[in-house]
Amino acid sequence: MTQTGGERRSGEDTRNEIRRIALKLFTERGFEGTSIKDIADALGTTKSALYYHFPNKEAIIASLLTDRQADFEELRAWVEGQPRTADLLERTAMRWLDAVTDEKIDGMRFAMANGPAMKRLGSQGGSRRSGIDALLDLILPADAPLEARLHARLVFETLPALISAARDTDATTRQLIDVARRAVHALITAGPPADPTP
Amino acid sequence: MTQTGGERRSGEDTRNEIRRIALKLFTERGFEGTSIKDIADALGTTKSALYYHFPNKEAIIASLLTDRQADFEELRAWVEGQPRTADLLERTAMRWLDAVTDEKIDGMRFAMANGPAMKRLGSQGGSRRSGIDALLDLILPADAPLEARLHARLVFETLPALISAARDTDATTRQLIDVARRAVHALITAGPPADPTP
DNA sequence: GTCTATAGGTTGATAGAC
DNA sequence: GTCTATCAACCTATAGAC
Repeated sequence: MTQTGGERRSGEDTRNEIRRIALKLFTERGFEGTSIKDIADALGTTKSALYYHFPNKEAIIASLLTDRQADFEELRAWVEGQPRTADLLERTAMRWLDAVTDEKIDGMRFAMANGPAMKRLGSQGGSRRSGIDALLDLILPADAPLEARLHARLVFETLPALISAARDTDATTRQLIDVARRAVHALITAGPPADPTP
Repeated sequence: MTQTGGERRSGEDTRNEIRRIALKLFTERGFEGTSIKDIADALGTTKSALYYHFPNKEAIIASLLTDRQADFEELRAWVEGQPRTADLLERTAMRWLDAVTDEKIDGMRFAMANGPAMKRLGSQGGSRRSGIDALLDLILPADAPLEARLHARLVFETLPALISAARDTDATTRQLIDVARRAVHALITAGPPADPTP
């Protein structure tokens, strides 16, 4: 980055403007409910300008999706370097909450509003395991019962669930995180249901 | 119901078949990602047949939405007749979990996959408060801090979050409910973050 | 890099025969 | 109640001028 600094314009900038507006519209109306023309109009330009920066409509949402995958990848790398103590799930979840920013919350909102599109794009990307699964493979023992796995996944669904719960509310990011931290701690302390051992 | 029993056919039946298939497709591909033709093809009929039973595409999803609202309405009526003890939130949440069926889970999946469409239809329906809000108005004191309200909403987001967490898993409804019950109990026992009292 | 113009297909919805 | 035929509107995407 910062390649011969100066005053470069309109190259990478326009691309990011498109991404910014697309993120907003895809979140509000969904991917299928947003046309290329909608994005172009909101940006004050034409459809053809968009097709210069992206080969097609799917490439725009795929570009957005990549950002989110990178966040999980970073967390996974951190977990890999951690000692396997009993509180690893809680430490990981808390680190995840500590790293939350407004942008990441926007990314979660986008993902929540586009379940069908995310699934379609995710499954076409080969057979590698999705973000949370890769994480839990490191945290949970390989023979963990399904209830324990569901419980651990639920921990990482807490913030998305809270974002959904905060809809039409003037809750601040700080408040969301506070409630999430307490909820995550409570969930992990309680633990999964006892193994039925059938 | 059971009006002159007999062998009535194709009247209400076809309408429910349409609704059944639409629920499935809207869940998988989203409302905007599903065309009238898609539904007609899956049903083995034509678009025009659908337009005999529903005036337009929105009426189909609106009909699905009404079912879900009825579930919340029933729960709200129950809460209204309950004594205002301190454990009302937990009793309400547990009753809600007890009433869960596979059909209701399908309904939740549908709602989760169609956030944008649900919001659009919900807001056009006048100014009455949405399902969970009407419930919390009865359970929480009127001057409850935002954190407490978020916490209470989160309790009712537990099962949807768990359904999302169980994606691509062979978890049974029984297992989902078990994990949800324990999580809900843990959340309510911990309570919301302490009031900052600023 | 951005524009106009347009191709080529799909969509929601209607008319009218049976 | 269901069909065929049809429509206008909209969609993604491309071609080519500037």
